[in-house]
Amino acid sequence: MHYWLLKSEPFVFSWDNLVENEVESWEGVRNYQARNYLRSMRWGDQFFFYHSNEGLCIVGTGEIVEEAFDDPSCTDHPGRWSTVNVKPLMKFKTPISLSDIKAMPELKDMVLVNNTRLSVQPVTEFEWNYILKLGTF
DNA sequence: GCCAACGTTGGC
DNA sequence: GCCAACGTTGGC
Repeated sequence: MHYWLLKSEPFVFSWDNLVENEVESWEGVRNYQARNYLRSMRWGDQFFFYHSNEGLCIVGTGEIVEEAFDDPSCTDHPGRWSTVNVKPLMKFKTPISLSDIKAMPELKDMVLVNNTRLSVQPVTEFEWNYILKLGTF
């Protein structure tokens, strides 16, 4: 099992939208590095849901329920971009903000801190457990 | 609203 | 294949 972090601007697609929809195709990723991470996701992998631009916090967790397939929102380059299906798992009791994360030396190597623009990123098992503990406290 | 970081495009 | 110009993301 691997862990991930998916970013979304809440005014475009929020945690509440994910809960409403139950299953969502994570479409629209147009960055090769992010796409490659999408393609390496496996059924049952889990991810943090992060609100970017507004909120700036991890608000919950979700799970990959369908491995990568062609992104239907890309019409001009068939086969170039991929998407996965995800579902919500658990809402954090305490959202973990970016400033919280930056304040913790244990989390200084997170991609979220060091590559702010990457919208799909891996999370280590240590980082996963650490943040999960804080978020569900 | 600004700007840094990063990615992409296109001329050479 | 390099690099300048441009566009986008996202934190502040």
